[in-house]
Formats: sequence, structure tokens, C-alpha cells
Amino acid sequence: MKLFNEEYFIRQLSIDCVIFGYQELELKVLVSRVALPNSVWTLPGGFIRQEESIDLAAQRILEERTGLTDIYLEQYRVFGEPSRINHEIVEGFNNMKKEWLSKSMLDESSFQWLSKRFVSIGYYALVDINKVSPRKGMLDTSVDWYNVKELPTMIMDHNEMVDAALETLRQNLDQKLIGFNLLPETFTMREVQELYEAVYDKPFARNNFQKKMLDLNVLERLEKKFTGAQNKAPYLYRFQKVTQQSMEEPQVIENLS
Amino acid sequence: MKLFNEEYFIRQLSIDCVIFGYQELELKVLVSRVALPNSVWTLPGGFIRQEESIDLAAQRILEERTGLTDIYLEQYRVFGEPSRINHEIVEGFNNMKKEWLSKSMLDESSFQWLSKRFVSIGYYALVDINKVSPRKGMLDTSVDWYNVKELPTMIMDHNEMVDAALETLRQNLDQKLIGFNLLPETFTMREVQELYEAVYDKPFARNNFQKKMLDLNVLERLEKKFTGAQNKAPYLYRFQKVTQQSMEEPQVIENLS
DNA sequence: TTTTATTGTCTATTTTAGAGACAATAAATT
DNA sequence: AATTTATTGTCTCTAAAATAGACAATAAAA
Repeated sequence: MKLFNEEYFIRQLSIDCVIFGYQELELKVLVSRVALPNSVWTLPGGFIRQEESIDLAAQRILEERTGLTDIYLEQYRVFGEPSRINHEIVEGFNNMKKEWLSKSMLDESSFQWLSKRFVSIGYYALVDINKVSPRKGMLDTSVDWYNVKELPTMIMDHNEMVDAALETLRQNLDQKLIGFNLLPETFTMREVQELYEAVYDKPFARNNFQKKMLDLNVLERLEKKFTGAQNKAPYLYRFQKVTQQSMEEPQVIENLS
Repeated sequence: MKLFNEEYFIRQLSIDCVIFGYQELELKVLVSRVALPNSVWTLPGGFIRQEESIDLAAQRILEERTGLTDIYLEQYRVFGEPSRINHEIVEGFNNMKKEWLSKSMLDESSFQWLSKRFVSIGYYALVDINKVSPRKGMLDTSVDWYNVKELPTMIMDHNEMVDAALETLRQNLDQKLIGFNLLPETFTMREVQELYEAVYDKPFARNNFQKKMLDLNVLERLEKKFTGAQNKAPYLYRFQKVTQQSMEEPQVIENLS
């Protein structure tokens, strides 16, 4: 089996994904560790098939790493500096070359292709971290969640990719009402607020946050949640997909940030 | 001379530019007409050199068509449907092939490359239309400004590219204070308002528009402009680049739209 | 029964946006 | 020279929205 057939994929073009998850009050990012043979960290990425749309390619790459379909996904920027050559991968491949060539996993022309400069399309994804069982890519030794504020140093411009993705996420979070993709099916108002505080890295006033969030008319109030704590039980909420009726009256979404 | 050497450029990746100008109360876009031999309309575009950053490639393409350097330029979206094959160009090339091959302007492998599916990075640019002297590309028969509301039908998804660029422009216009790139060095308040009205395709209240615009503290008031009209002479303004002092106190930019 | 921690919601205050009004002025008209 | 016309610059008033402050309602612990 050929790892990277140069005719099968578009050359010198890749996709890299910043996969955001939320757990224990922290915004996290999924990062792969690759050993070839030196250990380096990278964002999950891949290539675009000749007959495949870039959005579907991104979806495919995400499914490969998370097992999830129907992920919230957004293209946010292209990274195209001519210095974008994956030296670590090339060096690693040089070491594996002999073995892989003998197993027909790679041929010389594939190797040539991969050692060139790459333009990469950046996507970011929002997932319910509880639903993800991270899967290793072919070359990965591990795949783990890292706090976005404590990421390892990754190859090339991958750290910069995360910074840009986070900036875009902050601009879009409540404008596009996409935050709920990071939460489980049901949640309390406090949990929504804590998510916002993790993303924007700043506190919000509880009374006004709740007022604004409810005024969006996108949350369905469910039963109370008895937590066993010595306080009033909070309501559970569910994100209500936009209905026909609410579509008719154009909805003005205000900034919480 | 080779038109499109496949080793010189990144294959299957292109850049297309939506160049916005403003004149006579209308937002306009620069569109090329190509005859090969059927007449088709396209956005100015080009390819990325092997050792060139994508932003510099876009700048180069823009300079080729407008003669301007230092253009306001922003990457806004990648278009990557697998159906993005330039049938008109391929058909036209088929007709010119014999002639171009004989003149060594093209070789067989270059042609193969160009007939494949392309992923295109969309950039939009804002220019002072008075400073531009549109230049034809190698294959163009004409390059003209079209009202953004009355564009000709262009190849592939180029009309959709303009729609997406306009949407991004509307989101960014006053948030990033980029509108002044469409105006000459000095202008009246009315001219700024008319520009905004052309971009958003809706009227603004004169009194409050002026108040907000001045409260941004980015306009420098110059002398009065005597127009010869039977009214009070309006002030001229100039866009004041952000100073060190105004950088220190973080500036909150409000929406005018 | 009282205390504690949090929740849900209300009101008051401050800030901002939008609507209306009007004097100032440059040129045309009388 | 006085009046009229068309616009400009700016003011105030009102409506709406954001922010801050307050407090009763729980659920469990003391």
C-alpha cells in the first residue's frame, strides 16, 4: 500500500486542523506526536484528493482522528510562506526511506513531493470532547488534548495556526452561536458561562450573561439538575436549533464579549 | 518564453482577486475579458511561484493589473470544489495549442497541468480607483470596472467569489477602518457616507453618521472645500494613521452598519 | 432551625444609538 | 442689498441597550 501517491493527491497543498475541545474549565486542542524517529508535535492534517472538495477533505481528516462525523468545521485562513517545508518530516522520512521503499509503502517520487514547500489551508473544529476517542494517524505515536495556553512547540508554523484559529473562534463564538458545539447535549447556565470565560480568558458578570443568553431565544429550558451541592438546583438547558418561526423574525445577535 | 512552466509554479493552486474601486457613488470590481477564442469574463488571477509567499503572489498579481504597489489586500476564503476546472480556458487553449506550441509559448506538460482541477485562494483588494490604470494580462482583450451590482457572468465560480468578498468587506469595512483605501487622499464627510451607502446598499442618517465617524478619532479636519454650490462649504478630511498615543488607549470601534 | 453557597430575576443607573431640530453659510434669485 | 435655497455642522431629546446593584428562592450543611 502506498502512503502518499503523488497522483492521488493535490501536490504541495495540505489541510491542517485545530480541533478545539472543552473540559474542566479549559479550552483544549488535539495535538499529535510523531516519531520519525525524532519526536515532534503537529496538528492533525492531511492532503486533498484529486476529486475531493477541500471541505470534505477536512471532514475526512477530522473523522480519521476523532471518529466523529457532523463536526462543526470552519475554514479560517491559508498559511503560505515559502519557508513552509516540513524539515522534521523530511528528515524522519530519510531515516525510514529504506524500510518503506522495501515494503513499497513509498516510492521515490512520493518522497520528492513531500519534501517540497507546502501551502496549508487552516480549518478549526469544535467538538464535544466526551464524544471523541482520539485516534492515531499512521505515523503518530500519540494523540492528546492540550490546554490551549500550554501547548507544546509544534512543527513549522503550527503554533501560529492555533493562535490564528483562537482569534477567529473568539470573533465568531457568539456571533454564530457555535459555542454549544463544545458542550454536551444538556448543560447549566454556569457551564455556558465558564466556557465563554475559558475561550475569552476573562470573567463575565453572571446576572447579565444569563439575561443576554436567554434573550437569544436559542436555549430550551429543561428540568432542574440536582447536583448535591448546598444550593438551589440550576436548570438544565439544551441548544434549540433555529425553528421556522424564529427564522421569520430576523434575529439580532449581540456580542457577549 | 514559456507561459506556464509547471515547475515554476505550484500546481493546481491559484489566486483570484476581487479588486474593489469606488466611483460615481458606485462600488466597482475590476473584471478581465479573455478571448480564447470565445469571449469569457474572469477575475484577475494568477499562480504562486515555488519560492513565493501567497501574500506576495497576490500583491504581484495586483501590481500586474493595476500598476499599484502598497494595495490594501486581504485573504478572505479558499474555493476548493472539485468541479473547479476551467473548461473555457482549456477549450480555448485547445484552439491556440498548435500556434503556441510552435512558438514555444507552451509545451504539452504545461497544458496538462492547466486542464486539471484548481483550488483557488480568494483575495480582495481596495484601491483608489483614480490611481489605477488597468493593465491587460497576457491573454486579456480588455480590463474594465463593473458596478458590483451589474457584473457580467464570469467563468466557474468567479461571481460567487465576488459575493463572498463583498460579504467579507461589509463585515470588515468600519471594524478595521479600511474604507478610506477606496477614497482619495482627502474627502468630505458626505463622500465617506456615500461610500458606506454604496458598500452596504442602504442609507445612513447624516447627523449620527458624522458623529460616529468623528468620534472614531481617525480623521484629521483640513480646510474647507469651496465647491461652487449654493451651500455652506464642507470641511475636507484626511485619514489619520494611528498614532502612538492613540495606540496606547485601546480604541473601541463601533459598528456603523 | 439556622447558616452557607449559589441561582434566578428584578430594578436602578449609566452608556450608547437614533430621531428631530436648528443655526450657519455659500451661492442663486429677486 | 435683501431674500431664498440647499446643504452643512452640531445640538438636544428620546429610546434602547449595557452594566451594576440588590435580593428572594432554594438545597444542603451545620
